[in-house]
Amino acid sequence: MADAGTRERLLGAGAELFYAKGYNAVGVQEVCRAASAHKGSFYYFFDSKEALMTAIIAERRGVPGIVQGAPPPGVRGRDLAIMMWDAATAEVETQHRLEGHIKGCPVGSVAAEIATQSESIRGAACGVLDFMTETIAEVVRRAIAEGDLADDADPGAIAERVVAYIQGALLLSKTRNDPKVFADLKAGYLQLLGIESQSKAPRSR
Amino acid sequence: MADAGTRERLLGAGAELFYAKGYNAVGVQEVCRAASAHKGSFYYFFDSKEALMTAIIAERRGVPGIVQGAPPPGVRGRDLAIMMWDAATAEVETQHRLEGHIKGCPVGSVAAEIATQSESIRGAACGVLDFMTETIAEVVRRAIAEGDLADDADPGAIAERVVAYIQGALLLSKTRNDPKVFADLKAGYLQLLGIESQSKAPRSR
DNA sequence: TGACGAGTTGACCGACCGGTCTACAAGCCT
DNA sequence: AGGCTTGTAGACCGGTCGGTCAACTCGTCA
Repeated sequence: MADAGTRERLLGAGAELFYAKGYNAVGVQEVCRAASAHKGSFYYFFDSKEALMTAIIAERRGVPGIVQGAPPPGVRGRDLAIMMWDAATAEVETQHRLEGHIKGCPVGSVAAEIATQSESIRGAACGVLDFMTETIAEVVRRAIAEGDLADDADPGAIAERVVAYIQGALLLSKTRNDPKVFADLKAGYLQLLGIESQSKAPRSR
Repeated sequence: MADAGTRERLLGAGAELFYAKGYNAVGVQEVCRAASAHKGSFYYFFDSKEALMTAIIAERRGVPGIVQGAPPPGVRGRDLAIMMWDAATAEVETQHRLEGHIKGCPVGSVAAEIATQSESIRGAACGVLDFMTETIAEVVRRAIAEGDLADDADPGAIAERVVAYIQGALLLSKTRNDPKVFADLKAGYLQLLGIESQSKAPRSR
């Protein structure tokens, strides 16, 4: 990030700071300092602080830990779903160990703070939620095609429930500041997906 | 609230404003104006803005729409659970109709914003989450005793999952600003509770 | 060479931030 | 009456807020 363009440095520094402290708790000055930029440059690239936050969310590629890019081919749908939760668990544990806090979802936390205050940020957050839902729906479709889920399951509806559950689980573990909270919620995730835990249905793999 | 004591007016005005706009977006001055109080009085009753927010959460009785006070006697557990979701749905719809926005959970939204920034507010939010979890666990226990749920179900674990799901569902409907999002997530709530929807299992009632 | 656009620099704006402080008013006890 | 507690009133503090602005540097192209 050191020799990246000023605009990219501002996006990166903003993403980190807003994620760590929230939108209103971080000032434009602070973002500039972290990005080694000056206020004039900030307002050369962005119309406002709100525009920066909107761009950060809109230009986001995936959600760290749970959804990054398209699901890799060659992996069974149900295994992929399990790997996604475990990756998020690892991310939560790492944050807690290194920073002492669990920061939750970078999009969800900001959305909770300002969805009622900024239409443009709220809209950008919706886009990321749509992306998460579609990614999980794709995984569900794969699991149906592979016979791991009943073929009358509704991938869109299931994915929406799962996204809600993930957001809630991240919020709970953030509030309790305990990685164990997130890990213990895995069973509900599998239940919503319709994937039985291995102890109950030890078939496959 | 008009002739309530100053402290109570500050608590009430703070609760409303923080719920509507978030913690950092509301200033002490604004709370005072809304409460018809002066800054001197504010700092006579509260050590800081943070102390006000902590008191607002800690002194909260229940969560509007989903959990208010102990569950009433004489109502079947599974019916109670359904009533709770429907009450929350009604609250979400009312907010959207009257204010144009869905504000989510008053505790969850604040927790998402500042759980990493204030230990005292985070702690108070934990208390409310504990209360929600315990209330739902009680409902689950009642449903087990009434034979609507398998008696090997774990009320505590189920309740924790359900609380996560409720928080996530509120966050999603807030972000999408659409009451239908919340209503459509009911099936996942029933699934996590282990209560089949009526169309699939038309027994009882 | 000189004009031009892209981007940088940092002083500056008024408003507001959370918080402090002194003065004072009213009720109650002795 | 005098003193004490409880609470009110609002000016004031340094600092920061989001945002503006004119001056400047520098590479490019004619």
